[in-house]
Amino acid sequence: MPKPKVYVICGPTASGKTALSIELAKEIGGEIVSCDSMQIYKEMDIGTAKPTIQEMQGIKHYMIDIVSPNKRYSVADYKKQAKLAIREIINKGKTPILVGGTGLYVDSLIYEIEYQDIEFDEQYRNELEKREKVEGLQSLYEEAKKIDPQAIEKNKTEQERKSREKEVEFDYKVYAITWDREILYDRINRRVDIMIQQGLIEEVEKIYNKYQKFPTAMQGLGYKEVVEYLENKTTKEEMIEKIKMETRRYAKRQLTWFRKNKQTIWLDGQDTIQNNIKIILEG
RNA sequence: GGCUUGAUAGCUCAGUUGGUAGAGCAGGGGACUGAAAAUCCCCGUGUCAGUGGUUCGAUUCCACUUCAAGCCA
Repeated sequence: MPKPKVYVICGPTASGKTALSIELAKEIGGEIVSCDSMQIYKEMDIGTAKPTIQEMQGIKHYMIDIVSPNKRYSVADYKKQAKLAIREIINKGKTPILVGGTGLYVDSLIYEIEYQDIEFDEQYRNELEKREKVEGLQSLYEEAKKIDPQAIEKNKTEQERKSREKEVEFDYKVYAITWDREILYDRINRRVDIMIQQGLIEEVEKIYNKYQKFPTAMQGLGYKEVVEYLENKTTKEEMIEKIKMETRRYAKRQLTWFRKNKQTIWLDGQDTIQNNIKIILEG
C-alpha cells in the first residue's frame, strides 16, 4: 500500500505560504497543519502573522494556538502533536498540507526524527547551568560518565543517525516559495509597518502585563523588540527598523535552511497562485 | 560674493611620512536534533569627487572645477 501523500509548503517569512496553502486546500479538499514555532502560541496573533478566520476560508487549521505564551514548547512536543494531526486528517479522507517556515519543525516530520520521551526538568537544568559556570563543563562531564558510562560514550553523530533510523510514515512532497531577494525584503518591510498599524505594540503590551514568564514566546520576532521599546530602551522608530532588519535576516536563514534539503521543489512567489498550484499537482 | 572645512565601500568614518586602502554597521554565504522567529561561524576592489600639474610613481602634495556643511558680508 502506498504511503499517504502529505504536501509541504515552506519558505521564508512573508513569501505567501498562507495564501497558497489555503487555495491548495480548497482545490484538493485538504486541511492545514501549521509548522511555525510562534503561531503555536495563543494570543500572539499580529506579530506571528497568524491567518485570521476570514483568511482561512473555512479550511481547518491544526497546530495553531496550542499553548499559552508562558508555557515551554519544543520540537519534540511539536513533532508528536503534529503527527497526530496528520493522521487525523488522513483518517477523515482528506489531504494534509504542512505549512510553515520553521525548518527544524519541518525536518522533524519529513525525516521522522525520533525524540526520546523525557520530561523537562527546569529546576535541574538551572542547577546544572549554575554548576557549569562555577565548576566548568569538564567536571559535569566526569560526573555524567560515572552515572552512565555507556550513554556518554555515544557521540552526537551516532545519536543523530539513530534518531533517523525509523521509516518515514508519509509521502512528503516538499515545496518552498522563493522571491527575488529585493522584492521579498520589500514585502517584509511593508508587512512590519502593517503589523504596527494593526496594533502589534498593544498586543505585546497585553501579553507582557499578563504573564511573568516567557520561556520561548518572547523570542519571537517583533515581540522582544517591542518589549525593549516598552521598557524605554529604544525609540519607536528604532524598534520598527530593528524588527524589519531582524526579520530580513531571519528570512535569509530560512532560505539557507530550505536550500540544503535536496528534495525541495522551488516555487516562484512572483508566479500566480493558480500556476503554482498547477506545478504542485503535476509534481 | 569672500573665507573655512569636508568629498574614501550601500551608510558612518579611519588611513596612506607619495608605492592604488580598512574598521563598524548594512549586505552576502554557511551551520543547525528537546529554547529554533533562538543560537553560532565565515566573507571587505572601491573610477579614494572631477580635470590638470609636480613626480619614476598621486587616492595622498599643488592648482583649478563641481558639490556639501559652517562662518563672514
